[in-house]
Amino acid sequence: MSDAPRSNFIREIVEEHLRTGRFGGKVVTRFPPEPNGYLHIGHAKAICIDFGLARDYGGRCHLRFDDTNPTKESQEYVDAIMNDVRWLGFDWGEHLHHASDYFEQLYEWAEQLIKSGKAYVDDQTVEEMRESRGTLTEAGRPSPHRDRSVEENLELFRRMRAGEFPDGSKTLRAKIDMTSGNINLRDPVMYRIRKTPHQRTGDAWRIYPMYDWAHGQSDSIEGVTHSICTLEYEDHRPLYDWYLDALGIFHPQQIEFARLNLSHTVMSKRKLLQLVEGGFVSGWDDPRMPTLAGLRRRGYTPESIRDFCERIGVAKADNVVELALLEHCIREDLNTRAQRRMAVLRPLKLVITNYPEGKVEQLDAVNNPEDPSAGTRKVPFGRELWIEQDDFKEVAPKKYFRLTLGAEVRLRYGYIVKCTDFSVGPDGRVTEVRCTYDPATVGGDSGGRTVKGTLHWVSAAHAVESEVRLYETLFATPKPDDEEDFKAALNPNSLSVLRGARLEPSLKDAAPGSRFQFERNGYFCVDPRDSAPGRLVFNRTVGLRDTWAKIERAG
RNA sequence: UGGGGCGUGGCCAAGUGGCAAGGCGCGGGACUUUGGAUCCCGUAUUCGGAGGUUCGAAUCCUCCCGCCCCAACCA
Repeated sequence: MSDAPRSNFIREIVEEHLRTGRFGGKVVTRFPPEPNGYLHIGHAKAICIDFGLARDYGGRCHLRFDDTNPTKESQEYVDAIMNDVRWLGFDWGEHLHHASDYFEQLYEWAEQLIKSGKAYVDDQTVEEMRESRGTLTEAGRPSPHRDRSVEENLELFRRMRAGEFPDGSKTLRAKIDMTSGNINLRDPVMYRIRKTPHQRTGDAWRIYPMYDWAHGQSDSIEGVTHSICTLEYEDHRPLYDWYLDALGIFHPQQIEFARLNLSHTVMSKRKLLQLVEGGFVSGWDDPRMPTLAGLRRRGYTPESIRDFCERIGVAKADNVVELALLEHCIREDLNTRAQRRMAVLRPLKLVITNYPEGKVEQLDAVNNPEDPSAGTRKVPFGRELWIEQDDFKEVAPKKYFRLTLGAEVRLRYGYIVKCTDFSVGPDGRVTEVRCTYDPATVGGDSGGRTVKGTLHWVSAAHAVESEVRLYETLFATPKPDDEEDFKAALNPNSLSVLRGARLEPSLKDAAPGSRFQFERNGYFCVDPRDSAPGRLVFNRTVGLRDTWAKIERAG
């Protein structure tokens, strides 16, 4: 794993502030999710930046829910988000906040702006407002209600709060500049009427603040010094600054960075929601999803995700990080931590014809060659074994080191066997392979000869059956966002379910969520949702690097 | 054609006037009872392009090209 956090342009800005004393030497950040969906790995990048800044500069980071739109938000999402942030390894301490905590203060400040002539109540419909806002190249025109008196605005705004007007009939707008090239400054809406109960404030409010009006002021109230957000908010910074200046309150610094895009997946909550609601995946925690819940269920560790976030860097250029980097991070982490086991995914019977019937040996197997302290375990060996279908071929391709008629291979921790015969079923598929073993080669010792292939195996008499789920990328193309309809790029082979896998008996009571390396097959995790005692289900987190596959592909 | 950003190898990304870090990937080799891991070696005469300033430019200036974001009572 990488060492100390690398510097980046945000850290340079913070360090400069620390040097000049801009915020009195303090660093306060916040992670501000809207509870309208699950967190994904793009959020993990933001979380690592926000909490990492606080950690490394002796500050603190708040978790603040941006809950200003009750029509899209829910408690389920709030709970999931808190769970995911904690799982990733971060702690907001006492600082769990909600924009809704500040609704009353925000309301008071809105009246203050009305009184100073900087906000007014507008009666225009959505369509009228859109029409008068102008376009990218044409200036907007003032609303006919832009010059109402302070008294009238105040009275109307109080009646909006009191619920006297129907949804959508009025808004409170900041009076800024309808001709600005920055459309955010063309009298942005501050409040809209929504007679929708809020998950935290119930029916206390009929008007709800817009993001721009709530966000900066919430930062200010909390004493946030550095408000880190993504690039699309760059145009909002002048408005962020305008509100704070108009109110004359503590003024944090907003800094924007480029959001993470990952190849072969989508990252927008809108699209992820479509996948969930359309039944294209089994839920927000489907192991194919880029959500933290999905990655966790897939077997990813929080450490590997943090390492990934560290390696991708922080900059302002649009980017699409290759999935291969994420996979590298989890392999590297699990290589040193996951215990090794033998599991045969697609079983083929192997019979050792000169091995005594009924004999069982308990062989010693190393739990983790990367970690001697992980010790060893016993694995039963017998006359009939399961091996991988791919490990036998009637006609061996070039450089194929596995079993074929007359060839010798080593059975991991066992003996060297030589293929003498095999049977083929009516469909032409190999149904059984027969070998003889050399009793002098216990423990896999090659006894001086050159044996290039080593196969994993499971004793047929002791095998535990399991379901194993293998995954490919959710999308068949690297950039599904570039597609007309991103769903058309979905990979039909993203999930394969193998029902007859055979595991070595030590796996029988594997705990939900526990991770192993199935030798030569990859890293696997006991599915925390679908696995049950007596009915094991494993998810493949990621395969091992496979140089044989490359050789095959090259032909 | 308004405003705001961004362009360094296949993908990220350092670099802040002194002669192109690093990671992933890819290719080759060593080693190996996981075709895993580990270890070596290689992989941008060039920084979107063209001019200019300078002894010297990815870094400064000018012009041009390309890409992204903004016209929700979403965040």
